[in-house]
Amino acid sequence: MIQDLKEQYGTIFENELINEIVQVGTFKEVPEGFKLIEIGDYLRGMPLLISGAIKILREDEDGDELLLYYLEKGDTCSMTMACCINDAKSEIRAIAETNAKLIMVPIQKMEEWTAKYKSWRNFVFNSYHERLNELLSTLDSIAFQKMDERLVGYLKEKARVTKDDIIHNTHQEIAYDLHSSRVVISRLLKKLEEMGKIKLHRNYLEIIQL
DNA sequence: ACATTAATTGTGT
DNA sequence: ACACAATTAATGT
Repeated sequence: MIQDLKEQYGTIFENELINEIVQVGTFKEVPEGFKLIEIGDYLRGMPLLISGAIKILREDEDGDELLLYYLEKGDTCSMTMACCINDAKSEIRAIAETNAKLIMVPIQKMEEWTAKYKSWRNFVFNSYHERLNELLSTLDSIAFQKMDERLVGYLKEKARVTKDDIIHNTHQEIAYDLHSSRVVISRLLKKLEEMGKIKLHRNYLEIIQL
């Protein structure tokens, strides 16, 4: 755990802080598809991602999902930080996109460290900044891009975070993430296949080049 | 190995 | 968007 931590966070955190994290944090390893946070949950710990990827989803009143963004190694969940400050429920759902390793830190430590460690403050601010940017670009894509462009962007992003050119998803699941319908996705994927950009199979698809 | 069933994907209206 | 056809995977016998 110490090695993992140093590898990912060693350059941004002081050694002292690393040691504290090791003291109070608990190491967790979760499989693909594991639900880390559900909407309405009170958050008790703050995750520091070591490896793997986590997807962050929003859900509307009908239970329809929308993918907001991915967390990757070295990231943390800014929702947690917001929740801890005003003791609110989670507005989002977090699901492991791949097998992932992370360290959970008790929320009580957050305030303490914010006062104590400069590197921690920077980390928190940077995370906020990055998440906000991610969110803005997602918003752009929903507001201004057509569905075919969103789909291509989605595939690229997914291939990037999973480090795999094979997307292990059904058309239906992709449709959920993009808040679209299965038929639309199937038709668009077919077009991409005809253009030689991807290869379609059942339950998965390969990216040739985008 | 074959038949049955369920789930996923393709297509026309 | 809907209905249905076609295809493929999963399961039981």
